Amino acid sequence: MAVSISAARRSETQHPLETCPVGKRFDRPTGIGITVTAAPGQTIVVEGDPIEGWFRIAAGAVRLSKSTPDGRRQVIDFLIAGESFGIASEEHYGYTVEAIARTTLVRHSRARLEAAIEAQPELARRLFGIACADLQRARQHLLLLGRKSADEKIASFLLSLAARLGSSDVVQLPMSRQDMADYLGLTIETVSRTLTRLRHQGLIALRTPQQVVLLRTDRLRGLAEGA
Amino acid sequence: MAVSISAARRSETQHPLETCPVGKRFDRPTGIGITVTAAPGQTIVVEGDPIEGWFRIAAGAVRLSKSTPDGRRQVIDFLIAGESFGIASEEHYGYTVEAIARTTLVRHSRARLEAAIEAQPELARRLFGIACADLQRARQHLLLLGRKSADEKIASFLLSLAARLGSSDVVQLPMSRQDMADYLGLTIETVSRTLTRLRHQGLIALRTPQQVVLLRTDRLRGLAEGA
DNA sequence: CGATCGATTGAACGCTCTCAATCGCAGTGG
DNA sequence: CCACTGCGATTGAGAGCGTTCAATCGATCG
Repeated sequence: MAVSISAARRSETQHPLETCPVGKRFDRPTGIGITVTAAPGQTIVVEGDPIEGWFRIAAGAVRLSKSTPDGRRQVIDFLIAGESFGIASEEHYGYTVEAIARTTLVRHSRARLEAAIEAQPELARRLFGIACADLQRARQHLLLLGRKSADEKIASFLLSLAARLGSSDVVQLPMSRQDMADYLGLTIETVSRTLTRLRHQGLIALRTPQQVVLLRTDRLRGLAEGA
Repeated sequence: MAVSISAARRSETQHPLETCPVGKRFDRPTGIGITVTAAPGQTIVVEGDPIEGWFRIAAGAVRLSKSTPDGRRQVIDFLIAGESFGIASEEHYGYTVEAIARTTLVRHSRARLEAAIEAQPELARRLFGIACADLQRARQHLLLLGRKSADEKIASFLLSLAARLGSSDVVQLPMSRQDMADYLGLTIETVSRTLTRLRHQGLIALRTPQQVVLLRTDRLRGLAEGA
């Protein structure tokens, strides 16, 4: 893998979270939480920050990422409405979280979460289940990053996104090409070229750069699974 | 990334676990467990098997891996004495586990583990902590696979292995070059060439192919962190 | 001493990256 | 209404890192 050093490319990150409208109270699913909104590109937590709580995404989407000191970035995961981050037994976040669309989050402080677990012990099992699901996703991602070609990565990505967004054959990409590249361990150019190639092969269509139509899910699945 | 199809290369996998000596009882840390031994190369669980319990490694080492249908393999993690696998809320293992050395494991059935959690609720927190640590390791691994060069991968690997095995500057590699390659998303040849390059640069020494001496941990760390 | 197996080394190829130009669209101002 | 600008995405050409295929080395074992 050739190394790309391009720390300057991400000027999109904006004001810290403190400056955004905050405060509406919310009462799902573990009692009281605080609603927070973030504009596209806005940073929500930074890798290394002390863990302040558990965030659940009410609307919108975010990306989790890790970076090397020289600015190379790996996107760990994209989270959409209903998903969450920040459950951990560690003291610090191991990743940065940024909004990729206008996003509403509900924050539950750690103390409040602990209390809620005392009150309803079955909640602990749910949180454990979320951690296990995250782990399984991360490990699936390891296989993709370590052993799949660009075509296979893109096919896998489109199919899993379609499944998560509701298994329609039309996928609305909420993230930029740069985000896709950093998620798949590719460059933006390779992502673009690969999409064009799949389009020329008749596997997908692109209505707009963000809207992908899956035309041949069978052949895409063959690519994705490493036939 | 070029795709390597080489399903025939791993003839090392041996007899299923059932054929090995079993049965000694063991009483740490969650009550009663069953001690099992496995020879090098022996399969302990297979991706897709129903989860039968939680395994803790008493001695030896294992590898966790996932494979594509055409035989490409990604090693998810190596586990050594004191570490464990099989805690999950899913129904099936998402990975294959094989011994890489003569290994002794303690198996705790799921039912027994559930019972132990009832008896000592603090155990649930420990298991949650293990899952979180596994998740953090997997995510660190994502950054390595997606964004690091071969040199950086090898340097990261050697340093993290040294830290886990007791932070000596002499690292005894318990796994083959093929295992290292499949863990780092490389080929066996690139692993070998990179080790020789680091040796010629004076960063490491190789007493035997399995015994690595870290000569310049400062420069290795520079490589590993992506300076 | 020959066989075997893992590891190393060599040569050439190719997938992805790098660097750079162009496209297309949306917003802005003349 | 149309140039101008800015930005994300696409396309092109060439280079490089890691792979592929193949030969050799070295240690262990019979």
